[in-house]
Amino acid sequence: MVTLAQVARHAGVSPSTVSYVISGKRSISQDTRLRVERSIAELGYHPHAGARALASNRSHVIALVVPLRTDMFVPVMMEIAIAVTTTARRYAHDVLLLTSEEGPSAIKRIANSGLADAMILMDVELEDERIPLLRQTGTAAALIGLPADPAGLTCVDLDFEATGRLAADHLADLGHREVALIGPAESVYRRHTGFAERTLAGFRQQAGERGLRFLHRPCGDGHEAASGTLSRIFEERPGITGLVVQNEAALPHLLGQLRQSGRAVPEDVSVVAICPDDVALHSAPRLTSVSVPAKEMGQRAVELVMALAAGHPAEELTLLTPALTIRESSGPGPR
Amino acid sequence: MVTLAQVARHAGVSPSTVSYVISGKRSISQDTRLRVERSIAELGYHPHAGARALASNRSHVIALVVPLRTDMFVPVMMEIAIAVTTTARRYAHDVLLLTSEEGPSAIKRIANSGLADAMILMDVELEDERIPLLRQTGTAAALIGLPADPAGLTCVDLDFEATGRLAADHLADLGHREVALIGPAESVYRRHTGFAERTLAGFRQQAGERGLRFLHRPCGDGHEAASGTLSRIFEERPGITGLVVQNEAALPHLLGQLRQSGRAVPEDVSVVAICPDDVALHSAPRLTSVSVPAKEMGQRAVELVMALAAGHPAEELTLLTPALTIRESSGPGPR
DNA sequence: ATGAAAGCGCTAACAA
DNA sequence: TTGTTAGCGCTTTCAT
Repeated sequence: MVTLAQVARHAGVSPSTVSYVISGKRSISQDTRLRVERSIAELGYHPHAGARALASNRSHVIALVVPLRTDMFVPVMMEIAIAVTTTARRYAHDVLLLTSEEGPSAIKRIANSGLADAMILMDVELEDERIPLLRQTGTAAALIGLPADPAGLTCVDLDFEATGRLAADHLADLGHREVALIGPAESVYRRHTGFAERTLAGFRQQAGERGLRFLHRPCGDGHEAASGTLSRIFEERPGITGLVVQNEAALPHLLGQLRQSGRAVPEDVSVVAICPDDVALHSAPRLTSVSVPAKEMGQRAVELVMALAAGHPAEELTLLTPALTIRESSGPGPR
Repeated sequence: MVTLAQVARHAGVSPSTVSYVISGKRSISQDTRLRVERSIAELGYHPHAGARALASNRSHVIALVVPLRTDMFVPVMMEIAIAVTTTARRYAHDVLLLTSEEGPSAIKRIANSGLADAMILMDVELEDERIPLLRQTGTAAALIGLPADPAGLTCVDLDFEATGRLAADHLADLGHREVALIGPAESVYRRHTGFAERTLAGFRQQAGERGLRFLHRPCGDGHEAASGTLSRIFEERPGITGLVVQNEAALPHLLGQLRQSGRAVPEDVSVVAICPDDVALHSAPRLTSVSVPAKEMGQRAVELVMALAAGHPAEELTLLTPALTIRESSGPGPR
């Protein structure tokens, strides 16, 4: 192991000088800076993370808590996790991966062990047990998703209410009069993860505003659930010509079933999906969709949490504006 | 922050005693152990990770390197990552998440900074640049996947050759004579990630052995790719009655297309999937499949790497035995 | 612009 | 069975 002391000797300076060259916390003459940098490269020096953390009281690590049970669409979670990791590296930080399995005690453990300077939580529930701990330990933290009471917390999420409104508006603009919202599994609603309810609320509001008659149904992830949900919807409301789908896993099954049952998309029924762009593009027909900006959510969470850890104030609520991309799955409603 | 010294004072013992109570590295009288443990709980003490790493030269962290570009089915990656994390906790270790974006230099950085005691690599290519670094730094490491030359490395993977053979055998047993293997996208083969080639090799071998006539086609992930691949296959070999699919993303599209084109599963064509169980169970019909044991791969990788980090020798090659579960998508071949 | 030196909180000899 | 103590490698005051 190469130590800072060895670098100092090699460069003919004192240890503190090397330290300051690395941290940039005081001005160094061009000359010594260069010598030190050359020594660092030559010896292949990397600061010892533990020693640094001990002396400076900052670990340069962000903890990321991912859900065990997977309400969220897994590829979205993964994209967020990767965005968090690559963004963190831009701040010279690393990411510690935690699962919600360990429960609220993980918060205490991380906060007290100095393992991480900040936390990002990905599976926030409306009434999350960990939130009081976060507040009380004063940990720099960002939540991806919204709890019931975000006061004093830093949260990032897609504006799902606006998403619901956007989808309703698009269908109304196209002249549809009867529509349905197909959401995630019922268990997701019961667990109060929030995003599904918020989409529903926005959709309901705008549907009302625009005089749309609408139905809402949760839907499981498999083929059977999808075809069951679909047939029940059309049985109950044969006049439905517009579908909004917030369930990536069910999407291919839903589309297959639609095709199977002789309903052409978009001629007979228009589909608006709430999903990542690549899912929309890999479907047939390519789906008109509101994209879930996973990458941006991860990036923003890191930026916010870095600001907090540096002692700067951070915005309380960052709601990303949804964008609807019109593709081939939505068309004019009944003439 | 509560320190070990405070705990010692509170319990009326010396710091080293507290340390030894925690590490279990020397015997402690029942009495003092209890007193110390009570103090720890009462004060809410957690050892400072950095200090511990500095003094002991062990960070209690495992680095997990995940691929950026996603050849592997994302939910499988995620399941492995989660299994690694939860298993690591059982060994009192945490997991540091790295992406392959940082490149081979990440290996050096981690090895030299003492950030992690061991590494698990998930996106191993046949000729992986990082392998020489691993060898040369002597880092305790486990690879998930097989490189071209695994000599001296610790690797964990599903036995994909056996998987290919198993699928071929199942179709042959059912009396099928003409079959096709639908694999991942061509780019995956070109990148030489290995698993696809190995399945193909096993399948080819056993198909030969059993007198099966067979075709192999890569297939993109979307609906268009799936239906194109499928129609080209049946155009070229109308007599095909058995399909092996190693492409989770294309699976729903493939099944939809089969239904669409009037081929009943399993009456007209049998389908054997290589995929996680939940994908097989969420399809219609439920798929006969060889399951990808993501969880077990993650667990094993951690166990192996922990053995290595402790200085014990570890097996060089751990190939998990594939298991085929017969469900509803495979039936008798042409009579 | 640079150096000297005192810790940061813990582990692991060495002693008893 | 327990205590004493010398570092681990780095940051950061305090000097110069």
